[in-house]
Amino acid sequence: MPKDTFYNLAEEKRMKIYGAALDEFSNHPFKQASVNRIVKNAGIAKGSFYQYFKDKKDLYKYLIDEIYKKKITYLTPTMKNPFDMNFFDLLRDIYASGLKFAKDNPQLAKIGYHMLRDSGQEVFNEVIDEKKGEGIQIYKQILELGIKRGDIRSDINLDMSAYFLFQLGNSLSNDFIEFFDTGEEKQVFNLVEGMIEMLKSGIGKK
Amino acid sequence: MPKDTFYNLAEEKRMKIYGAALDEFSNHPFKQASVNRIVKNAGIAKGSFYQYFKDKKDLYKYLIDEIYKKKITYLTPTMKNPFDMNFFDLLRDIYASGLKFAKDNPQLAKIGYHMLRDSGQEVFNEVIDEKKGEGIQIYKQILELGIKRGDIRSDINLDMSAYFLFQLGNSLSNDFIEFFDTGEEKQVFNLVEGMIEMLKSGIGKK
Amino acid sequence: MPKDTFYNLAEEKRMKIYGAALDEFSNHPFKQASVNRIVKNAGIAKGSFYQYFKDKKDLYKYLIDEIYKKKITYLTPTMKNPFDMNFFDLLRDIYASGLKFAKDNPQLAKIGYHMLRDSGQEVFNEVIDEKKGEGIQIYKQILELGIKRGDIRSDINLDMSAYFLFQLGNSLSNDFIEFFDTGEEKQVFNLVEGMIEMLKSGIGKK
Amino acid sequence: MPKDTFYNLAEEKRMKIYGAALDEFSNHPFKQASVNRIVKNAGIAKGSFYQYFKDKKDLYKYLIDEIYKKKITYLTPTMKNPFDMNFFDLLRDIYASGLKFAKDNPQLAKIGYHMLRDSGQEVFNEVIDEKKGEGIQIYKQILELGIKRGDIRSDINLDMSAYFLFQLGNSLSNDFIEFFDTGEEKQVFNLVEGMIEMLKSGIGKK
DNA sequence: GATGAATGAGTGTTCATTCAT
DNA sequence: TATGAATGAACACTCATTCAT
Repeated sequence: MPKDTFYNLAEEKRMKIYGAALDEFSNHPFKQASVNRIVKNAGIAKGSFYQYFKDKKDLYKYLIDEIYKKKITYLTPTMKNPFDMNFFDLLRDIYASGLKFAKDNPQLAKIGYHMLRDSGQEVFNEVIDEKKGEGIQIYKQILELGIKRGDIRSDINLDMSAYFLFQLGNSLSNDFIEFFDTGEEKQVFNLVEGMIEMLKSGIGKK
Repeated sequence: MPKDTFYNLAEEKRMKIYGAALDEFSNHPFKQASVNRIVKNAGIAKGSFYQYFKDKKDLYKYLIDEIYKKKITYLTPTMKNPFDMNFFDLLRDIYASGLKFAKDNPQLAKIGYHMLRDSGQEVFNEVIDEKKGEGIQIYKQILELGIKRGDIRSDINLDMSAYFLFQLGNSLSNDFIEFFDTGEEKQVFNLVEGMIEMLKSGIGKK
Repeated sequence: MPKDTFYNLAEEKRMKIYGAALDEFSNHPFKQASVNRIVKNAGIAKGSFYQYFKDKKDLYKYLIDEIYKKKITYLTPTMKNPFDMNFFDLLRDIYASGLKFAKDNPQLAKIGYHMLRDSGQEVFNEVIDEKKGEGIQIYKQILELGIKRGDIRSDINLDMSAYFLFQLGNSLSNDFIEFFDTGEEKQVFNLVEGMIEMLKSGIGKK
Repeated sequence: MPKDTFYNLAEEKRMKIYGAALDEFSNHPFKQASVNRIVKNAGIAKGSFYQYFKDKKDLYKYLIDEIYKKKITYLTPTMKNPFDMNFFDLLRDIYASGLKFAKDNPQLAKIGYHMLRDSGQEVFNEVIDEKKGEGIQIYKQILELGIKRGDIRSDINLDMSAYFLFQLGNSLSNDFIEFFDTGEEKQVFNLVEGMIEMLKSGIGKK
């Protein structure tokens, strides 16, 4: 929730700030991220920063939201008609989307990575836990859908399964991203494939 | 590697410092952990801290080592005769051990959690990456063992699989720890059970 | 190389800081000089200091540069046409200029004094040794000029002679400064006179 | 003036402490010299240090005294019958002795070097200025002797000349020591020779 | 006589935020 | 609206010295 002053900024300037912020928060967890560095790299005055954003957290929330929105665009195609698809196909698509997102937007992905790790730390749950909760919620919904469709067993622990799928997805996007650089990208997608197969036999209805 | 002065301290005082350190590092990643807070909570003078430890990192390494040693004690029973056991049984035991460790030593587990997330960050790889590497290595070894025993398919990507099992184990210990508090402990162990089953059908030899 | 923020300061404030810095560095070698004392004496906040200067060394370099620049102004009149003058007259002028500089700017001179002594000490050669080297170089050049002009013998060890003249000049400015306070100023200039005469018979061409 | 406890120490231990102290004070001016490092390198307990010496300054005074005593041994042969020698021969011997001392005892010489530079600094005049004064006094005495003998003009400023000779001698020992390492040792002695000749024509009686 | 644990003021530096212009 | 100077608390770490054992 930046102030209007931020949105009224010239496109170019706004993007410069945005870029500097991405740079900073993708390389540092929230607490370590430095407003000083951001304003320096953005080429704006210190005071200006606080005219655009209430404080560091305000900017951070904004970025998280942007990540969220962008990530959604990767998901929507497959999520459009979730009821048409087999649960496991849907899940595969979601994971693949996450991987693709991380590959296309490594900085945003890194921020997400830091975000999840910052979660649970004293100061800072508000923003994070909300997003984290939403993420888990999505998995819960498609799990319920899957049960209704008869794709998966109905005796699973919904909360824990949702949490598990959420963590698994994040781990895929965040932890395996380094395998992309080593050219083993295809293998990561194979891993997803394997995972889905495993899940199918694990929670899938026989 | 604290200095002798630390080990020579009266049991009570040493434990007070140890406790304050656990408190700090279990609630903050390394960079954010504050020596100031530690000494305040431990009730010792600032200068004293530096008579016990070379620096912040020294204390940290010490804690990591303690974690490592303690965690090993949870593992050793099952690792004693790794060749006698089916790979999946072994893996189940390892994961269960990790969970038990996390349950018994939530603070240590949390430090381990932060540690893994600090990995890859600029300043601080030395200690961490070594431990992380060792962890992954262990999984690689038991995977190789499993292949030799004929428990698992021989066409898997060893590195990535080891990495995956490592991450999975950590995720179980760290991320699912919160389910312990809500009394759903048994379900977490069930989750492990389910995971093993899934893996069996995923990478197990038919 | 202070930051712009420093130069933008109100004259009065800037001079207060400048004065406090002079005070500190003229009474302490670099390592012992205390930023704390400077800010206290300048009446500014600790944080402000670091808005004006990158760090302690930055301020120091600035002072050294100021000294250098100011000292040059004392020298230039005589150095304008160095080829027109007899070597010994030139040298006398240089030494006299140095003395006059030290008399007019005792604090700056003291800083220079400390600087030369800090030279060769572990941490800090960059700035100092550069200036020191330049100083020696100048003497070397005028020595060469003197030889060309036929004022001095050509069989002298250039490097050592330059070094000697450099040290001699510094000693005059720094060590004899205390005689100024006791009103024996004229005698110091006499000393220079005597020195020149001695040198003439020492390295002058018969 | 170390305490008796120091002198009662076993030769070997005492020398170990002495050596560590030399090491420290030859590499750092007084303020920067670290008692911590000394006790560590000497292999003694922190508390022991303060049982041997009242404080850091106490040890320092002791070292200065030792330097002084040792330096005297280099001088005495030539100073035995000062009245038998021409002033300039005496001076040459004194300077040569100083150089030899510096060459044989580079650490001690370095401490002397630091000492002279520390002189004039707030905290610390007591010890230093005393020794410095004594040094100058010696030159004054031989100057007076030289006048009586008729070797030098009687109209010179005694104080300033003594000071000058003192500084010159120190400069030779301290500043030109680096030329020793580069094998230009002989040239330094030549420099002394040249200096004496110059002085002769400067203050010598025609 | 020897020890080494304890101390607290000191070091330089970074920080997010405020506010007058 | 934009600026950037001002701030003081926080940071990790070092120090010479004391003192109980």
